[in-house]
Amino acid sequence: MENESHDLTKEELILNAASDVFIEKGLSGARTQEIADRAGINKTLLHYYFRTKENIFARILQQVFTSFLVQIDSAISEDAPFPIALRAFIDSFVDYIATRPRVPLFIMQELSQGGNIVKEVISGTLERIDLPNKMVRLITKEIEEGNLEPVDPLQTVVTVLGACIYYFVAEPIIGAVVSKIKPGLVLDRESFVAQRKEEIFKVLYYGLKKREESDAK
Amino acid sequence: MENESHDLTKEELILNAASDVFIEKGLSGARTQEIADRAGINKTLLHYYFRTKENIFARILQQVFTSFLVQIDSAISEDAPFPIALRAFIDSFVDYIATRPRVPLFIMQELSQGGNIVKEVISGTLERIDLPNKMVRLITKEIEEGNLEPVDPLQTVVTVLGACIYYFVAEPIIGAVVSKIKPGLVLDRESFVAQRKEEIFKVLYYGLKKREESDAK
DNA sequence: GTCTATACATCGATAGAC
DNA sequence: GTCTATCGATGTATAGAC
Repeated sequence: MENESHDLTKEELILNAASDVFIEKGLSGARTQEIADRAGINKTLLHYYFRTKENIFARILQQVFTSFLVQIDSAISEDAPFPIALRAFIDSFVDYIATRPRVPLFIMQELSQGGNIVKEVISGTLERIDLPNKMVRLITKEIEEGNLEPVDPLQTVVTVLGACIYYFVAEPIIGAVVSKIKPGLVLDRESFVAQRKEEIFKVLYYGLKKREESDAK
Repeated sequence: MENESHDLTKEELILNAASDVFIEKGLSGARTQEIADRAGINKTLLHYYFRTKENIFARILQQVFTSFLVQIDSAISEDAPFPIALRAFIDSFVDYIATRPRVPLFIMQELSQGGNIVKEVISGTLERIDLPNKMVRLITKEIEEGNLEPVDPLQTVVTVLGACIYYFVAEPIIGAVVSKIKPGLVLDRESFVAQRKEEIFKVLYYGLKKREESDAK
């Protein structure tokens, strides 16, 4: 051990603090001084270990993006029957985001601005993770077996992910709107999230599953 | 007229340029110099007309957020039959976002960081616009008439908006992922968006509409 | 109203002692 | 490795001439 087990190395302290600050404020909004303060270290150490702010940012983005993709990937089981697999995915993915509600926004924000650092990190990460095929494969199989309407798998993936993610991204607006509709009512986050999983599953399941001839509009 | 009709006032030039820059880079990422350059004016004028960067930002956020809410509101017709109303809303809203793909991300980003400027603008805007009731009312009515499953209207609003918005927010990721799945294939944005409207409508319509007893899982 | 020049603050990064 | 002090760059804002 190069370090006492109950303690974190200074490097880890910095990375943890940096992760929080970058996710909250983005690359341009983050201040190295704030990272140092939250890590409880002197600002000089930050440059001693990582040389530049951009280096730290790249590490954080890389780590956050990877964990995000891995989570999506590992939440998909290709063996279970479709309703079970869909429900498992929604539950697992929503729970993940619920504990890190700013992560999707952070990733998308930095990606949409797309500096050079970001582009390198993204393409490097996608190089190592084979995310999308798994989900597309699952949907394609279900269509072939006649369980789903003949939808475009890519469109469906977008719909599923969007339904899970959007609430958390828009939470500040939704909270403001709700307290406007019913003044005094504060949204109980936990029960709303539980209800959210139900709603997403039902809408998607019945919206996607194969309809009989007589059923179609 | 205090100005030639074919020309914009300097104030308008500044606001237009500021809108572009803020939407692209956010409050902390935007530079007054870049705003001045894009407006084709001297940076001093920017302070002459608006005094501070924050003042301009507040104006822009206010204007963008208002236009966003108004668009959602005016895309809802409470008279038409539900499928027609739903389809009209999706078409209109998706088209709106397609021409301003960064707007949702911009609004959510600034909102989630929530400085004092932002909070004032948001609550002031919601004070003047009665957005949410209309959509909730429409859904509630349809449920009472037995056309929809007994869903929570607020959850449904979140699902509809999320399905429309998410693609554009995540476009950089989706683009990267697609070119990873099928190297060389570049997404044709226009046809993907057209297809997207179809997909959203079908999934939501069949996912929400009242099911017979024998139909339920 | 519009310009040039510059003040003033902040931030990332480094020098150098220990 | 860790600190204090400080540099140099950048960014917002203003002074003052025209």
